[in-house]
Amino acid sequence: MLAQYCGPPMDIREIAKRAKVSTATVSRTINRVPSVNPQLARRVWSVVEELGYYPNTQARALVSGKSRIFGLIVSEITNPFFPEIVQVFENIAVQHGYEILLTSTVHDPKRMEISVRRMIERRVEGVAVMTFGMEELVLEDLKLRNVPLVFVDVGPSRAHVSNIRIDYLHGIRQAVQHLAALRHERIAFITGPLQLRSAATRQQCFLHCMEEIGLTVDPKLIVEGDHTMEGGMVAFSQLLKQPVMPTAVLCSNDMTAIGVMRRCHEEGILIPRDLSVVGFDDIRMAQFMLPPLTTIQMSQAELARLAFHALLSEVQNESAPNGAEYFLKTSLVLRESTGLAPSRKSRPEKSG
Amino acid sequence: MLAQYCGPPMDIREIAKRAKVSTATVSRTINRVPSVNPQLARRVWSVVEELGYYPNTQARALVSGKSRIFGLIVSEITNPFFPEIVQVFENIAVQHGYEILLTSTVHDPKRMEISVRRMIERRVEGVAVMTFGMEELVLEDLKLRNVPLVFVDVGPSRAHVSNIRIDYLHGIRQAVQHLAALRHERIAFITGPLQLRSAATRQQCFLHCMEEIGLTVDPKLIVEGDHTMEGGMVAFSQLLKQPVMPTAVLCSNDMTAIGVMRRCHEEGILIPRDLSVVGFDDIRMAQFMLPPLTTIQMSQAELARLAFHALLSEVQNESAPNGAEYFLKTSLVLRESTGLAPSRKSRPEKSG
DNA sequence: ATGAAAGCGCTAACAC
DNA sequence: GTGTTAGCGCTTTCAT
Repeated sequence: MLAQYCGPPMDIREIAKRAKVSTATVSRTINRVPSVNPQLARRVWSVVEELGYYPNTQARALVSGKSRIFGLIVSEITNPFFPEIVQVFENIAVQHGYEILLTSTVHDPKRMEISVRRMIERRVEGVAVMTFGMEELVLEDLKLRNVPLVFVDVGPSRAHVSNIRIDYLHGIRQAVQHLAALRHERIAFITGPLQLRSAATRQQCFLHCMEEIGLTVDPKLIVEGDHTMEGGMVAFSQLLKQPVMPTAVLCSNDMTAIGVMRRCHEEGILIPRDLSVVGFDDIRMAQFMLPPLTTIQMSQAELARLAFHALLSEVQNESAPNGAEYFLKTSLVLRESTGLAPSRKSRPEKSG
Repeated sequence: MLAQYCGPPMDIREIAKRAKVSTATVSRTINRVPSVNPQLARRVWSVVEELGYYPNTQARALVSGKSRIFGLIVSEITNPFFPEIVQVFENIAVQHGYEILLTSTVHDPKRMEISVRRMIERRVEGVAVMTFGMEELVLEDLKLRNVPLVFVDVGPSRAHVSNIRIDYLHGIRQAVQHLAALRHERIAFITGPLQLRSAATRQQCFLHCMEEIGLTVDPKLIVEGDHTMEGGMVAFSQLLKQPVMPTAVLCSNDMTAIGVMRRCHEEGILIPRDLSVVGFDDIRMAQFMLPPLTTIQMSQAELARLAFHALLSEVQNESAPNGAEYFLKTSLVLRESTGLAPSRKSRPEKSG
């Protein structure tokens, strides 16, 4: 800690004066333009450090036209799917000297609109839209301004609009086949909110993968959830009413699976002895469950990385032709919530 | 969606020209200065909307000296303690027209230093420091610049430095007495990393509350954890080696408790039948555990609210005398991980 | 009530 | 290689 200058605001001029150079030289030094005389540079740096000077980003941004901010729109920070995305996004941003403007829509179109306004007002250089659902709604403004955008799993790409395509099929196939290998035949599926493209796709993949290996799907075993724990509990209650229980249930996301586990806990149904449960997403919490949840991983870290680099390359390369496409594979993570199908018998007794 | 202007950057001048007024009038209109002629105002607004004009925050900030950004430093966004804080902080910020600059230290002093630099460069109007531990280290820079600061649970207040004091005692007393009422006598405590002030305090409170009701604490039943699940597992393994097991264990945070639960699961120890477990923090995940975790709540939402308003009032009131103090109570949330102490197999000797 | 003009702190031509 | 200077887009006196 050095004794530091405490008087009126120190700016580039103050530095220039004290280092006996022009503001231009100070600017060049700070921006590490190679042509500056090392002598002078050292003088400048020493004053900079002595005074604890930090350049004013606003001014920089204003004149350069570069805010060095990327927007990151999520639906809810408290949704366990997002913290890792935010963390990784931030880590990479720091490395690249970017700031991140994080906004959440909390599933409210008005909030989405406000998010977009905030992004524009702060002149972000790009926006990663990680909210599964309200994408198209209010983003025209951003597109019109040619702000680079990156979506997950949305329609056709446009100029400056990149897309991360999720290969849901791969992981779901692994899960279905894993279950089949464990002798499960009555496999249930709890969907997400079906207006969500990603949720609908997951269901389709499930159906496809079942058919693929010649397993029939009892329509009664497909029930709708809403990607929340409560939804999972309700949905599983439905399943419980079936004359013949499923021996395994695949869920459209982990929170749903957690709901199923809780309901089982209440009913004295033992996982995986009585029922195998598979989630989707592989949020952190999946590992913390008892038993740890077998789930289909869609790496949040990787998603964040792809999103960031999509924006970065839009910003660096003018060359981006027509919005790039990125791909993210899903794959099964085996843990302890799946096991051999119970030999057929009637529903296990509820134990106190 | 209106057809929108697509040409070169639209700025306040463009608006002025089209509305046939001066830039000053546009500025006043946008800032809702009451003195503008409603006639003109309407003309301005219509152009603004037609062109989809959004003022440039950087320019505004530069000239006004107000960035309308608050910094929020956390230790790790993926730490389940923080998402709710971030969410609530953001919600309130939006309402007040503030942006939030979120940084995480990931327990790295260098990252903390970078965080501080980022804050200063963006000229934040205040910083909430929600990282329990590395507070003092690198914050001199911020203090010197008279940036309003708010800490949790840190030393004496200074000018422009507010503090949120946590009343750990209240919740811990409730927990200990709850356990005592359930006939528990051998109560273990798993600490956090003891260099953390908050962790040390929690332990002291535990000791105090035990003594208060005349329960003796077996030193062997105090083991050190590190606020992670793994730490909780290791710590509980220690406890398992005791000749006489504790019947209840109080943990310095929820992740530790989750570690205990996992270890119990592995060992076939049933919660709460064989062991009662109490956590601390009440992170969301606590509700999702099986059984749902009884824990001492330290409301993250309230913490965020207090922190935000601490900063806001520093910024609004020049009147802040010498850093305000805020208080946050903790209190027990009963769920299902605690129950009557199991009847003892061997009675411990009582010396009188 | 409105407009003209002076900067906010910095970068980037452009001169030297 | 270094300095001079004209803005970046806005707010805010200060005149009118």
